[in-house]
Amino acid sequence: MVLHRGLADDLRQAIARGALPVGSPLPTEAELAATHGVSRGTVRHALTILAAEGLISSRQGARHLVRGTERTQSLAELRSFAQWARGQGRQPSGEVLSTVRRPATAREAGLLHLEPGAEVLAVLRLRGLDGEPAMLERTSYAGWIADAVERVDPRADSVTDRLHAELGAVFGHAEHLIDAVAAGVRDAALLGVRRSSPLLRARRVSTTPSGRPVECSDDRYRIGVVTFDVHTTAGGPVLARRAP
Amino acid sequence: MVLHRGLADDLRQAIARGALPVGSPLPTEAELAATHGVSRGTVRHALTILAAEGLISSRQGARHLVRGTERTQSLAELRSFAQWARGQGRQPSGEVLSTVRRPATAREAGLLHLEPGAEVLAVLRLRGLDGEPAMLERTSYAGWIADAVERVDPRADSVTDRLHAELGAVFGHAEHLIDAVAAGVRDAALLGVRRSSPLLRARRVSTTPSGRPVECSDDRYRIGVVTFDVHTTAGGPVLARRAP
DNA sequence: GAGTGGTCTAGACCACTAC
DNA sequence: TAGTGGTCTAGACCACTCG
Repeated sequence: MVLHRGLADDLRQAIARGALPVGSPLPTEAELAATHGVSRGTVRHALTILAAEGLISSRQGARHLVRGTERTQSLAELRSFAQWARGQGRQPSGEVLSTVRRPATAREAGLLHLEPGAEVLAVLRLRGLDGEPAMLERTSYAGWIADAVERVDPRADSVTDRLHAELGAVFGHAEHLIDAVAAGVRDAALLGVRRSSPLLRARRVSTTPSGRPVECSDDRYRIGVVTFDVHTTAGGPVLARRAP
Repeated sequence: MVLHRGLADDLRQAIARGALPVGSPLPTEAELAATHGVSRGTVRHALTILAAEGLISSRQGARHLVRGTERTQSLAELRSFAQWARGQGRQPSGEVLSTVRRPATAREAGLLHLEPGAEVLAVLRLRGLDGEPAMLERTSYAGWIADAVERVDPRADSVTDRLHAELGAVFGHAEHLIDAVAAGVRDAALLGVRRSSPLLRARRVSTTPSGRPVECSDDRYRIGVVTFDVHTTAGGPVLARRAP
């Protein structure tokens, strides 16, 4: 077991159960090192992880402080609508409306680093929450993974879970572009909203740990269904405004 | 000068000018340590920063790889509309529509950790980009910083810059909630869009490095003006879906 | 001025990749 | 099997906070 991970887990649990309330100081790094029988470097590694999760903050000379109790979600949870919904105690549903192999568009070829005209597997899914339409997901998988995607039951709650189980850790990195759009005719009909009403859009490109693009997606949420939550600390910039 | 920061800057520049193209491997950690005359620990610290910025990725056993050329923005740039616009080569403008001291609403008191009824300074600003209305910003400053805010010229491009200059590093942490909303009557008139057309909304709470809330804000962007960009790596979860 | 976090070093061993 | 990154240690010094 990795020591710094174990220590981070311990502290996260202590924060979650209120033993370390929000606003209170953590033990000093030296104390944590002594009580857990590890070196100060390992303690600092664990604290860095908690800081990146938005749970603690630090200033030179003063103790680390507990800043929050809720851990931001993992990459896997973020990519999987079904995992997220279940974590919220809600009932996810999914319906595949179409599946087609076709040549990549110019945009897809660029995002997925494909030759122009290479084949992609395009899947359109309507996802629901507690029986209500919630999100429309247009995903294009790179050709090299298309067979694996088609092998898994497309009606499965979470294709991501299945791919993970079949192929191991497929994803290592993702980029999301978040903005708002007006619902088109088709969007409106499928999601049960009026035409040109607001939708929250998240466009995503996922890659393997070695940087090879796997899939790109255009997800459109009904308003009120989700909010994206971003923690930013002075140490770790993670969110950027962009010109479209 | 901090060594790991200097090394990170060097590598960032090498990536930006193409000396280390996207997809290519970096020198080994041992090589970087030798050529820059620092220890391997310092090299790893620098590489951790670049990874958090989405510029490089790594796998055990293989070399670090260059993944992108564009650094995500710093916390300061993210909070300041004017800084962001200038960085894009565009002309920011700003107009304060109203400034009022009033008791905090229940929501504000909760977000800013204030006593019910404590005073806040509420500012409504219309921000423009190249002369066009772009964003409507409703900011509430906690009472303890209200005087400083009122002292700076409210017509200044960037109140954030001025506060930073006057008070030092005011901000240490921020949380953003991003979703979409329909424009209300007032929003629509000020931004020059039709009523109930889509707007991208970012709600923010900023705190000092020690965790004291400074301000909360509700920013509404015309669509097409900005896109939020989030990098997620397996190591560092930073974005979360949330139920509203 | 004592305490505490931020930075840096030097060296070690292990797990994984690539050839 | 050699190379490389991931983890951990022990110790040092500095910058900053706080009473």
